[in-house]
Amino acid sequence: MYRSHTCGELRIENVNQKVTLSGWVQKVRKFGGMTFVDVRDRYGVTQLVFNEETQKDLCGKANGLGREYVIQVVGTVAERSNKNDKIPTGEIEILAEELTILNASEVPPFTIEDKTDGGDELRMKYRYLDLRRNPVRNNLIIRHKMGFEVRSYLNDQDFIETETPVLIKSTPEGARDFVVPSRMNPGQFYALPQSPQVFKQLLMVGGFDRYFQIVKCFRDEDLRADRQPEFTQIDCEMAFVEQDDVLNMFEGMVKHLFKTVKGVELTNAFPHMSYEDAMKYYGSDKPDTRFGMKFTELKEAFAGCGFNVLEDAEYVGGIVAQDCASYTRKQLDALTDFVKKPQVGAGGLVYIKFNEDGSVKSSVDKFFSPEQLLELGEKMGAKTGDLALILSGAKAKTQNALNELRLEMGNQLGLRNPNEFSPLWVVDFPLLEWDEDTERFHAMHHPFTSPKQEDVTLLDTDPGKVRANAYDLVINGVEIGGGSIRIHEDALQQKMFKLLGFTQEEANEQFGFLMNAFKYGAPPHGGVAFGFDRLAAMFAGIESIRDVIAFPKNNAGRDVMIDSPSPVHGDQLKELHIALTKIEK
RNA sequence: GGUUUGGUAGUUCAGUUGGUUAGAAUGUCGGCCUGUCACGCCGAAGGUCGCGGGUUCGAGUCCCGUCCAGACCGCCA
Repeated sequence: MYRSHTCGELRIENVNQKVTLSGWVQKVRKFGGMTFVDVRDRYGVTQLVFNEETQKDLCGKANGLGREYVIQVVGTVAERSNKNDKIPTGEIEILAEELTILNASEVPPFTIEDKTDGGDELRMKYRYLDLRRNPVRNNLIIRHKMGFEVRSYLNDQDFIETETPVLIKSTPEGARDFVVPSRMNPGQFYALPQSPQVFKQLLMVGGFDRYFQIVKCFRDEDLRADRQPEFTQIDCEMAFVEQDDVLNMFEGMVKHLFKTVKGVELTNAFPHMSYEDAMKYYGSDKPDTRFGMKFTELKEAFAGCGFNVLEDAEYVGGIVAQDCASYTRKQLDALTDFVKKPQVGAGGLVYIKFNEDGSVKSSVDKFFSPEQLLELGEKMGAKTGDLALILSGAKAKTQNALNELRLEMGNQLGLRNPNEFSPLWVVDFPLLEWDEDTERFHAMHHPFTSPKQEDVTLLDTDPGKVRANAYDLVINGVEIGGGSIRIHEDALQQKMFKLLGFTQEEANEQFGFLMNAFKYGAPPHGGVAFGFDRLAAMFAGIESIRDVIAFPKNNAGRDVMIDSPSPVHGDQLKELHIALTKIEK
């Protein structure tokens, strides 16, 4: 028996019990004739005591312990004379009687503490040591609980968890595929799924009615703090449903998760906001609605003003930062630099201060009278003491820049509290998006998304105006999930493929199996997929999804611990009939 | 593909206008210490300043290239 108790469970009630503990040495404190050893496992830390006077050899052995040694100790629980109220086991200690070194350890490259001294690179290389740290382990425990509660909720709602294949077929739409060569089929390749999309639809055709899966998906695109090449979705699909059925079901799931995992009761119904309004008022299809600061469109207000930057722009919009009229020149310059960064992309920033004394000061005083500025402030909803910030330029670019500015002001003013959660459904996405490069439409969500019934006639006349039965769940400005009601009729699906520029042959080659299936009685169906990693990161209160993944990859898609990807042996390539071309540097 | 920040002791970082022997903290090792729990005190070891080239009497510091890492833009149906 390696242990009778864990290192986190002994309390004052256990005094005088003989116990056996196993764990890692957190810290050895030599104190003259006595030595204290903190032994740690997943459950906590317990202090061991060795006394040189009464147990010379044992104490000497304890003095030889180093950080991260794996030890087993037999001893008696005793009440401490000096208690430590900072840890749950702080009232007791173990009077050691036997000490076994189960495994020695080299000195670790960083210390295993809550606030580690290791940088990211080191932490990733020695991830197994990083996993011993409380914050990382707690994040993964949150993730575990979430997965458990997802299964519990969906099981209660009669969903069936079904696995779908990982070796599938490459398709041209969407993200770049990860590709796997087939040894038995020379010259042919599998692709790893970007999502189980078509399989879950086929499960609906197969009569499964309610399906879910917590499943790995793969996309070979450039990475970010919130994007990994392999990531996990909570993937769901339901038959005989309309959009509201799906939204209600999964709003329930999200509320269940918040309640059971975070202890947060989200009592109100999640608001629905159209894509159009999201863009108009927030300049983003994933607005952070924890705070206001909505856009005001000002194009007309500046007509004929004489300042061509505002007058000639396709779009002029502004936000009001409350109580910021006291911003200094330096602060305003910093904001100007912020919006002019290439990543934000605005040309400049117009500000108007509505001072406490009733006066007005702006960067465009040359073009406007104070009365005009006050009128403008009224239009924007600015009060005395507020600061208006205005951007102008091409519509999409300027809305995006104003969105970035709004979020930055939200940060500066402390309006983005990580312990506050503001969920909403963004609905009525456009079905199609015009791609300037290829000069054709592509599906905004995916090619199986159904158009709104009332917009179907527009498919022939003005496809760009067609709205889809598509929706995203957004919480605190993060896209947590998205889905749609699917097309379930062969003819409409064919029409979609045609609009997307597929020939009949291409459509058949790529998706013939789906359209065949639709010929045999496909039920109306729809679903949703949630980014499990992002949701877990949000629950853990962190920005990067890497720390809710046990073994993540870096921003170049490398696993620096196992050093992959890596070259393969020539024999392997030969077997796969693969010849490498020279890599150009 | 692009923008940007960084790379100095095991680790986290400082290093001034280009100028003596590159520092601090922490960790490690040794010594002292019987109630510590961020123990304390004394001492020691520890450096290819990412790599290559250039400018200069002289480069951690300036310039060019390159590699690595982070954030972002493009990209991600």
